[in-house]
Amino acid sequence: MKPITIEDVARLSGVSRGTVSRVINGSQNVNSETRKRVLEVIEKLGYRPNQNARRTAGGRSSTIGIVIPMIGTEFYERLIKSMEEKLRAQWYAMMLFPVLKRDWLSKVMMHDIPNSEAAGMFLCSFDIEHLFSSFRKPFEGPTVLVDSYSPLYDSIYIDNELGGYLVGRKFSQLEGSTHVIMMQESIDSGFWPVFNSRFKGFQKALLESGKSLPQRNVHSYDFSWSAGALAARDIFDNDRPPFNIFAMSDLYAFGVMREAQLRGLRIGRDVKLVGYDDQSLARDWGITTVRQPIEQMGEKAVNMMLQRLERPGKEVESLCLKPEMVERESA
Amino acid sequence: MKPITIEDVARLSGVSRGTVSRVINGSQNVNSETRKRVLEVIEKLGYRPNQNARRTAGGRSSTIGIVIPMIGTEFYERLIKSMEEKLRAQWYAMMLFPVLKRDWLSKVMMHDIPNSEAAGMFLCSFDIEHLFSSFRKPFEGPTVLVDSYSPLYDSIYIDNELGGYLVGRKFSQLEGSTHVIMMQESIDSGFWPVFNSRFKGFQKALLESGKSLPQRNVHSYDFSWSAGALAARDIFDNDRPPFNIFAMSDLYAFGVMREAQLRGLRIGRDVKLVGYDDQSLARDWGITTVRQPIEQMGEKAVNMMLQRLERPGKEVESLCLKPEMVERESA
DNA sequence: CTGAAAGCGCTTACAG
DNA sequence: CTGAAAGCGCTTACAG
Repeated sequence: MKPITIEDVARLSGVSRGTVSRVINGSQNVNSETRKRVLEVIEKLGYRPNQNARRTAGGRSSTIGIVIPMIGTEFYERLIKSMEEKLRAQWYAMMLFPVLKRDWLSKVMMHDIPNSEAAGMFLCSFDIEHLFSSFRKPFEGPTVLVDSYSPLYDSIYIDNELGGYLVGRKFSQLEGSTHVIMMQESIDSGFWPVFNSRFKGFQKALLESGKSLPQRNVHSYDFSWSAGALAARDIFDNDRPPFNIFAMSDLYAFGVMREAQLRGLRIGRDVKLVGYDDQSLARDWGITTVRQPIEQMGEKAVNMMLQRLERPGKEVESLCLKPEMVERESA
Repeated sequence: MKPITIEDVARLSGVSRGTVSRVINGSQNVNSETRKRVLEVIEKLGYRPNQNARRTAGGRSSTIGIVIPMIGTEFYERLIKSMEEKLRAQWYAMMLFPVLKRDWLSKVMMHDIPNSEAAGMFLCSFDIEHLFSSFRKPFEGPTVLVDSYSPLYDSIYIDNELGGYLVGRKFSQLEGSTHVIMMQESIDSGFWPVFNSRFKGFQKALLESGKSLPQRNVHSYDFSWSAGALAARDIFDNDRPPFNIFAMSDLYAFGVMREAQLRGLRIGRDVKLVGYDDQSLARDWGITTVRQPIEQMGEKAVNMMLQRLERPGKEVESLCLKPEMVERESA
């Protein structure tokens, strides 16, 4: 009933605990005969080192934590997958801390993360400045910011302003009325404001070509498919074609598409539509969208972490990736 | 630079390490004056107990692990959210272990989970018998199976056969050709076979009313939206209306819907369509579907875990929840 | 290459 | 109510 300890292995192998420990930790200073014998006993007993004791005694953890604001979206699925791929190649284990409700943010930050004893931590899409002003710093070890930026940490993110700008440039050449569907973001939410950046770039491009966007053409909603349909309804009811709609997430774009179909409006003709993210649905539906190099971001994030783990004192680094527009039938 | 230890707190409070430990662990046997003083020092120093040492010394872990086969779907998002809700109410921390690639299953099982030192573990949608015959048992502590069943563990799941049966009964009254779109599931994949169960129930209902389903009307694909569209294309090309299609996931149903629209087929008339899961998209699109009590499953699963944590020796329990059909315009 | 020993930061009977 | 002490399972100089 009792768990098998290093002591048991030592006794049965006829060596000391120190030697067993060296075998476990892959030290070179072990006679290969001895190593073999110890390994056999470990196998026979089904011994597994107690990680807590190991870490307590000063050994290194080999799991990396990832904090993300949600699951259930293609963006994070792809991001996590690409990160895990590289992490596993380096023998790291991964654990995920999703913040599924806003109220739980403090619990994740003050309880889950400190308790995890991970070797390193990725914080994805969080606005670290606001976060760390409300919470005690949750993690002392190597930290890499993904999809957000701070001068105080290694960070990697995608240029959202550029993404919006690309769409804006395209839209400035189009006839008709221009509308934007985006998510309401509050400054102190603790999340990195991506929509606002996209909007900023978009508006910049419009201004450059002498156009402007009336406030009433900006539609702010929650983050859902239905919101896109709702916004579209509003637009179609109160303005006249041709419509140019920048749906700042493909999710919104799907809603717009659906609503347009119901009214017999032709996407790509009566309605020019551009989404954001290049989700698989956008590909299938022929939606013009902005592609973000998600996998690349994930891989480079892991690289940063590995380097930081190697040299904790090295200077902080940051990397900005570029999105690109993918032209399809919808615009 | 050095982390603050219980020793530091003890010294500054003028008590022994034992007393500090008692304060931390909420023991009643501490003078309230003493407690107050210790608490103040803890606060001032920003002391946080080292969880590894704590567990090494025999203290209880307060984090629960959840292993799931994927993220990025509404099903698991809802499931995890409902579980986390209850878990947090009991002061447990949660960590997630998604198995994003089939090849990683062994790493998660043999590395991540044993290393996690969680107090309990939920295994979601895994076929535990096949899993544990290929792997050494990954977790010794309290284990609860969610969305799958084994007589050896506490388990909670939803009756997929009944779900299929409900649809089958409906379809047996319909005119036209009947088709099924489902996912290919191999017996030894390690995942719980939900599609096969749904199919079994579906076929049973059909047989009861004297109908039968030709093998060529069963369309097996991977799990994606596009697969639904692909299957629909196949069906529309090689059979004639009216079509009755049981898409065994709403995801498939969306693909069918899209394909039907492209061809000018009217959903609900030329094409009777039933999905599975009652995702939010199904609601928005008026798709008849089978609703699974996901949140209920999550909550009850946590109840099981809490009870198991309380009384590790209690006898194994299992619970089967019932799905229901939600009738909308599509069928 | 290996053992004996000190140490990691905590918990928990035990004795008072 | 509290301290002194043994113990949790491991790691890692140190000495040989």
